[in-house]
Amino acid sequence: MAKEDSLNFIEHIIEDDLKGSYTPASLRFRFPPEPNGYLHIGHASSICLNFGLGETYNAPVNLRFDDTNPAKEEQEFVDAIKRDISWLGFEWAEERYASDYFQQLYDWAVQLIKDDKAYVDSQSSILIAEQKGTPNEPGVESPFRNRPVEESLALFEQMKNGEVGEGSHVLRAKIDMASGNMLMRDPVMYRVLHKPHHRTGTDWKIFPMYDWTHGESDYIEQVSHSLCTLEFLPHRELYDWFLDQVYDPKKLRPKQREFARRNLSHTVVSKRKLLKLVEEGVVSGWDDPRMPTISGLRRRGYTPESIRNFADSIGVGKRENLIDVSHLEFNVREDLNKRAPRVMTVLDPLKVVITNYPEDKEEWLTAENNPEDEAAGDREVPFSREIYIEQEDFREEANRKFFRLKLGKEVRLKNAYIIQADSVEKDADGNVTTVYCTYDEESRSGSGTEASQRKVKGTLHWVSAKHALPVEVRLYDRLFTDPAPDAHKEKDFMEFINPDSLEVITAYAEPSLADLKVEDKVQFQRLGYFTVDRDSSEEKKVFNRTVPLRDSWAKLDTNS
RNA sequence: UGGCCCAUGGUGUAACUGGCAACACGUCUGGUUUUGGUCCAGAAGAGUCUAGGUUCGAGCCCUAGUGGGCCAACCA
Repeated sequence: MAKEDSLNFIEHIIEDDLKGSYTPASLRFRFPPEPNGYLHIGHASSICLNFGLGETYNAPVNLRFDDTNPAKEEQEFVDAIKRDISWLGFEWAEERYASDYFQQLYDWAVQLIKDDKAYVDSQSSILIAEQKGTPNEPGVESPFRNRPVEESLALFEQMKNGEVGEGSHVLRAKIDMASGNMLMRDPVMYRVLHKPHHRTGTDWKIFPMYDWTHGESDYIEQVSHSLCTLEFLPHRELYDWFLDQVYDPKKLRPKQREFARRNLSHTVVSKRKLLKLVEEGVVSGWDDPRMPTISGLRRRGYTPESIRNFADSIGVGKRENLIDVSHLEFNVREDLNKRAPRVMTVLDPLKVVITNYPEDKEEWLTAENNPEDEAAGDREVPFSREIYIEQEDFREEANRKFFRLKLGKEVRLKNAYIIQADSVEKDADGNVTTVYCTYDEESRSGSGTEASQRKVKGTLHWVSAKHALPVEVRLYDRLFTDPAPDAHKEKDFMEFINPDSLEVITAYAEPSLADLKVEDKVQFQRLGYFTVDRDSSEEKKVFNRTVPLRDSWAKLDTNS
């Protein structure tokens, strides 16, 4: 039984079926990717839908590769897809391949020919397309439509044996050339392809089409609910027709149901467009942290939990949608807030000299790793006379809303002392190069003194200059400036590429970051969540910014 | 010159057989805070595309219209 609070429409269908002839034990789902590319955030929604249903109903979910087109499919993609699903944290009941069913599909097809439900058409694809008609006009029947069963049988045999060339013949279902549904106008079931298949090699020279394969595969696996996106809705009639030809009433009859694909704003997901971004060097590869692929999101620092929570929270419906990326970003922040240790890193350094702090002194101060998680413990960070703070955390003068360092005023250095800015040094262009401050020796965090309890408006993160660890930081922003880059009729999606989607800088980090490993996640305090990229080396760590922290000051500052 | 699907705050979803339109994100207040983060408290924001109909009562049912989407690959 599903959770009783607000079911989505798919769950309503299942609940209704459960009141009818379906038993909980008869429920079975599947996720059916074609291994012709990498999985993206849209697939993640479908994965979470199907596997999520499996979890709520305690039903098996198969992973079935829809590998009926050897021209496009590769083992590499099979491996990548399995890796991504596992990373998301799902376990499939059985790993299946449509190609496992080629023999069964062939046998059924032969039966269809014998039953006069299918025939070999020997026309060109162009001719067949022309005869198909249009949505407004009926099609015309092929001259081969009524060729003798024996002839079709013989020809189909030759096709199978590779005795005929590609494109010379196809097997078509004999349905209705005048149907209002274009898909019912004698759809092609098989074509000849002399290409090696990543699993069946050269065993097969004919390959079944999607429609003939999908429903029958669901039937073979006894999938109860075959969920797909809305563009397959017109296929349902054909799905059912093909099922009728082989259906044994003693067995479970799968049903196809459709849901709206969920679209994420400021990105594209079509394989062709993603490929173009890779090929034209807009991004570094399929797992570039700006890509909407699962592998890209992973490298960006997204956690499986955040993606699953996102998918669950946006629900599923039947209307066209465009989900703002802020929903996705909320989910990573929510997850990372609980688990990411806090550290201090200065991205845009400004030197601060504490004039009354002894030249040769250094202290290791205690810092809390995560205020959201006491079990995360403490660490030590070094403090000394010269430190770095962010350029934007200092202004010579500013209004009362600026809770940061300004001349003559005090701020708290996180985990350390209260300092006051006294004077500045500037370069020839008038830019501040150094800020001279004095510190209150009694104000050290955690020292228990009266001064350490003193409330100061404003706390800055900082890094000791002498101990600073230089790291490379990659600041990512959305790849497109438009919410729906591929929804414009006049303009190409490439015109909306955000020129500032990546900024690479060298930053100064506290020394503890040297111990982090690839994919470790941290919060750079007051800045955002970052993860260690695999490009990191012994000499230099590389960090990807997953997402900045919410920043109500940025809004205030730009509005005033 | 068709067939089918869809229409609820800015966004995404809810509202069981008709019964005071709810939740999350986002936005705005205020409080807490050694992160302008988190957390806490609160607010604004839709009367459910339009017009009819059925009904004591319609976001839910019916009809028409409007708007959006899908359908003419030997792709999936």
